[in-house]
Parts: sequence; C-alpha cells; structure tokens
Amino acid sequence: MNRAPTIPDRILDGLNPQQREAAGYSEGPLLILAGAGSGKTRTLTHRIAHLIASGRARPHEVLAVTFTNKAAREMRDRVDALLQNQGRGVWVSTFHSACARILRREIGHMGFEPGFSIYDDADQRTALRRLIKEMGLSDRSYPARSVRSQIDRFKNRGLWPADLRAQDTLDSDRLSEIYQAYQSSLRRANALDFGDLLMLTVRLFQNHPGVLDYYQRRWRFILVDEYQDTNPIQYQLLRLLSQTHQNLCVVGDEDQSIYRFREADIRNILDFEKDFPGARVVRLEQNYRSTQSILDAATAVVQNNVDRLGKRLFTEREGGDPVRFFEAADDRGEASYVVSELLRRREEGLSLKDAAIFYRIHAQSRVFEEELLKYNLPYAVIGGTRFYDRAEVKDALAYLRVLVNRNDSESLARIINRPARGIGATTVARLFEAGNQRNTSLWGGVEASLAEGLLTGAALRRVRAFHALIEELRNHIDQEPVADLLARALDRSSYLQALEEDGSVEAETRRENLRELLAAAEEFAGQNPEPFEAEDEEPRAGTLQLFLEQVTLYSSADTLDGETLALMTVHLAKGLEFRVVFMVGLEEGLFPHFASHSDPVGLEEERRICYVGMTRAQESLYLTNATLRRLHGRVQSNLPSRFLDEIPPDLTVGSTRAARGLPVGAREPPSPEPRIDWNEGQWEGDELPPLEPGSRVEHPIFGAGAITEIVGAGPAAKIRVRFERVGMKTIVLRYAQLRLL
DNA sequence: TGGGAAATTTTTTTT
DNA sequence: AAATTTCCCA
Repeated sequence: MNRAPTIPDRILDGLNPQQREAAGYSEGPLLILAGAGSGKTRTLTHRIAHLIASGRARPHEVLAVTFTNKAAREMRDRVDALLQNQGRGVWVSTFHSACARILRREIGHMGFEPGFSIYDDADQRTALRRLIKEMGLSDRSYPARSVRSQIDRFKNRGLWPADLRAQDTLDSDRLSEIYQAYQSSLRRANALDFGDLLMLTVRLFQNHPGVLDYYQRRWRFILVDEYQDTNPIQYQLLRLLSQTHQNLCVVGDEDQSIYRFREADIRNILDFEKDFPGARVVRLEQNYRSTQSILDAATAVVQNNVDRLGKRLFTEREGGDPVRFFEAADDRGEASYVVSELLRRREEGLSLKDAAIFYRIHAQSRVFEEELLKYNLPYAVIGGTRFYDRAEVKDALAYLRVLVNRNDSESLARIINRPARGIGATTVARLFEAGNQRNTSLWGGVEASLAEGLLTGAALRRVRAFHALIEELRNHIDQEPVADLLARALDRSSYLQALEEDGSVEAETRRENLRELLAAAEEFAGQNPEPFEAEDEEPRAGTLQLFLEQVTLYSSADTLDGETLALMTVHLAKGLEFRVVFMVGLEEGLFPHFASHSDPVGLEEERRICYVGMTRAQESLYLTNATLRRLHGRVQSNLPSRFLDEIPPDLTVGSTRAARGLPVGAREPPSPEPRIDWNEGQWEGDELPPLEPGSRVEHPIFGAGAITEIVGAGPAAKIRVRFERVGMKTIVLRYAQLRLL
C-alpha cells in the first residue's frame, strides 16, 4: 500500500543546493532564512514530501502551520501531488484552525462543551459594549472597539486577566475587570473568540500533561511558515509541541514581518538559534521571482530600516522594466491610469489573473471597482467587507449557530428580533439580566423568564413563540443537511417573507446573497471537508459545526481563481506573486499610514509592508500616488510617500515629485518656498494644506514650532505643535493663524 | 415599547 | 462613507 519510500531522492531534484539542504535535513531544529521569492514554500512542501517518502515520518506525524487557510490548502495539494496521493493525513492548517480542531476534541477538559461557538470581531464588540454598559462604565472612556483590540493584544501575548500588571495599561484595574467579565460571559455562552482558540489550547497543554504528551508524541515533525509573524502565544504553543522531538522547522524573513498590530514579535525569528540550541540555519538568497530592477528597488526601500539582519538577495533575471511611477491629480485619475494600463497590457497578451492591485487600506478599493466596471473587466476584491460579513448572511448564520449552541448569546441576541417580531431592546435587556443573575446565558434568561413568569402580556407571548421556533428547528439538526436546515430556518422564522414584503432593490440583493449562502452550504456538504486519518479517531463534529467553523475562520482571501483581476491590501498579498503589480496610494498619511507616522518602529513596519508589496511583482511594478484624495468622505491633499523617494531614480520611469523639485515625504520643503497662508482662500472646502508631522509652522503668538501630530482631516483637523518658546500646544487648523515655514 | 429616521462619530493592517 | 447612537413618533 505504502509505496512512497521508493523515490525519496527524486523529490529533492530540481532544488538548488540550499533548498536541497533544508528540504533533506534530517532531525533537530531548523531555521530557514528565506528572502522574498526564494522558494520557501517550495522548500517546505518538498521537505514534507521528503520526510514521508523517505519513511522518516508518516503523514499524520507531520504538522505544518501556514498563515492563511488558502496557503494551507495549496500546500496540502502540492505535498499530495509530490507523493502521488500518499500525503493525506498531514495536518496543514493555520494556528487558529489547528487549535479549533484540537479543542473540538479536547475542550471538555477545560469545562466547555464541544459544540462551542467562535465569536468574531463583531461578536466580541457587541458583547463588550453590553458588558461595559452593565458594569456602569461610560462607553466614552471604554469604547468597545479599543477595549476589544486591547484584550485581543493581551491574548496574543498570552496574558489572562490575572496576569495583567499595572504597566500593561494605564488603568489596569477597570480594564482587567472588563476583561475578566468578558471571559465569564464567553464561558456562559460556551463561546471562544479568536484569541481564546490559542490561549485555551496552551492552557489545556499546560494543565493537562497527558493531553500534551499525546500531541507531542504524535507530531514528530512541525513546520512553520511566515515565522517572522508569529506572536508570543503562538511561540508558546510551538515550544510546547516541539519539546519531545525538537523537530521544529521554521521559515521566515525578518523584512516581511507586517503583523505587529497582532503582537507579531520579530525576536522570535531573530532569537531562534538561542531558543533552540543546535539549530541548523539555512539561508535562501536567490530570488526566482522578480527582475533585477524590481528587486533592487524593493531592497533600496527596506534598507532604510535599522532593525534588520540584512541580506543579499540576488536574481538571474537581469534588467527588466524599470519601476513605473505615476502621480495622478486625484484618486479617480489614479484609478483611470491603472485601468488604462491594464487595458493596454491586455492587448499585449497579459491575462488579468496575472495582475493585481494592492492598496494599504480596503477603503481604497472602491474607485478601482467603479473604473473596472466601466470597462467590464472581471475583478475580485479580496477581503474587505467579506461575503460572510453581510448583515443578512450573519443573521442566517446566527440562526444556525443558535441551533448548535443555544447559549451563544451574541447570535441569539442578533436573531431574537430579526425579522422584527416585537421583542425590543428593553425586553432583551431584561432577558439578559435574568440570565446573568442565574449565571447563565441569554437563552438561560429566556427559559427562566418563561418558567418563572418574569414577563407579561405581549412580551411574554412573543418570547414564548420565539422559544418554540428555536426548539422546533432544533429537532431537525441531525436529520437534515446544512442547506435544508438553513432554508427551513429562514422560512419558519419568516425571515425570507419579511424580505419579500420589503420589495426594495436592497432587499432583493439580500435575498440574492442568501441564495448564494444556501448554495455554499450545499457545496460544503458535497465535499468532504477535511480528510481524516484513521488514527485521528476524531469525534466527527457535525457537518453543521464544521461549516460554521469554516465560515468563521476562512477569510475570503482563501478563494481566488479564474480569469479575474485581484484587488487586495498588501497584507493579504503576502505569499502571493503576480507578473504585473500596481501598488497604489503611495502617499504620506496613507502609506505610510498616519497612525504609524509618529513612531519609528511603526514606520519601519510600514516600510516592510511596502517591501512585501513590491516583491510580489515578477515583471512589472507600478507605484502610483494621487495629489488629492477623497477618503472617509473628505478630500485630502497628500504628499507623495517618502518610500518613493527612497528608490534610486535610475531604476524608475515616470513622474515623481522629487524629479520636479517638489517636496516628497518627510523632507523639509525647499526653503525659499512662498509662505502658504491657508486662511485666505487658497485651501477651499475640505482640502487640507500640505501639513504633516515634522512641518515647521509659525504662530502669531506662540512663535515658531514643529508639528508633532495631526488629528483628523480637513479644516476641522487639530494639530499638535511643539513650539520653541511655549512648548506643546493643540491648535484647531481652521482658526489658527499659522504660516508654513 | 418598538421601529425607523436623523444626528453624530470615527476612520489600518487579520486569524 | 460607514458605523453607531440618539431622537422622535406611533
């Protein structure tokens, strides 16, 4: 049956000596420092295939961790192809998916039920918003959004509420209290958030050595891609899992670390040799992807970073097109330039699937979409408002989630009055309170209210009817395929009916989306989601549960195919490559993003993001910027990105501000520039004067100073200025009699 | 009480 | 522009 071991060495054919060394390396920790385009994924897949083909590991003894589920699927397919279908059983997944899978089996040890829900960002926020209100705290001092991200950051660092010390936050008392309350509410709801998937797995391993032992023994070889973007909790997990066999192989590039906001810690890769003594280090420095011009330009940018090991990447693809600069008058002009270039190149035979548009933030996609629609060019926006984030889709999924786990309070709260059935905010608050008092979920509150007569009149009738609806639907869980169950839920809840009666175009779109969701559910049932190895003896989580998990954990970056142009953020572009890349919006304030402006560490990360984007290009790279940009409903005027200025002019063609002697990026404006006074009509409407941190200004009373921070946009923006004579002041731009120096 | 309209606030990047 | 909160009427 297992005929694989006959051809182990052929698997290493076609690799260069360094790739070969890494792929064929036998036992012990292994660090592969792999520059952009140096074939790291190829090396990883060949290593997995070789481990199995040579008989050193059986498929189920290998765990490979990738950054996205899409990457996981690709890697699984490639391994499988190399092994002629003997590769099934290798676990290839993201940290989150792997942990979810472990927890489905083991979470009983932690006092949760196996049918646990997974809360996404929106669920977390609404849960927090309610808790903060319940605790009598002001949502001004504790905006749910920022509390959510702080808690998330704690989790990425592996910190539970009890671990917080004063230095972790300015007001650690209340914050850790909220965090604590939030964790109890998750527990009552039998729910985990994204961070908990990792946190609970680590805690499970720490508290249950027997369970840890099983996984330690089982995974004799562990491989991790994009290691530069792992955070402390992921590091802990890897340490625990690799203890027994020490066969941890990590691949990464410190220049491509772009997830600091998720607590990714570059020291993980810098310190690997210290953390895992005796580690073998292999460097992959030959770039097989890009032309020399592209590589040189990208290197020139990233070289401005202080915090890096430094490496020499080389390519045999000499020369190539110079990098193209284009400065448009505004964002529409930028889009029309990009699309006209696409049309031109398509005439020359470029396939749209070989091109991509990268931007810093999702909001930039819109103008490009409009322009592409004009010419009927097929495109796909990756990420952004994902299909599964649409209100009606979330409603439908909430019904399913409640059927699996009635205690999922966020989902229940979402659907209890959708479609409107007369159970308003006041009633829901009461039900929540009833649940809280009994230390149970919203559903517990519903049951208690019905049993103990806490409600009267219309409210009672309506809640009773809703309760009956859920109970009725639950009877069908095990008897019907996911799609049928979903259709039944939408029908019995009158959700579809309400949309039909609405009659608006919007409602029609929503129904369309629901049909699409039904189709997705059907398709899901058709394919066997994850191949299970016999040894796994995994309790077959219901298909319904697997469907929900996939919908929650799989980002839409995980689907991209056909003859379509891809639009995405640079973050989502990591790990991909395209013949032609347009990186747009290279402007101060946008890229580098203003949130990182005042902080050198943040700026270095922005520079790495830029580097990642540039190195995706194989043949042609376009870098564009717009002088005026409509963003967040306002028009702003941006200087070209300082990153453009960091690229040597001999590698580029096209217009640049620098070539015309105009100010670029962080540089001081040329000095005998006429003084700009924007109180006298040069800057109309919402247009913002060319100000940025670092600009020097003069105030009639305070004298000269330098801008340290700009808050907001347009004339209503405030700026913080450090004046030479009077120190730091905050000034509203509109009223300030400032002059630019 | 519930529902929808109007006013207000807030802007990065993701599993 | 979009998300959220407040306001006002039935």
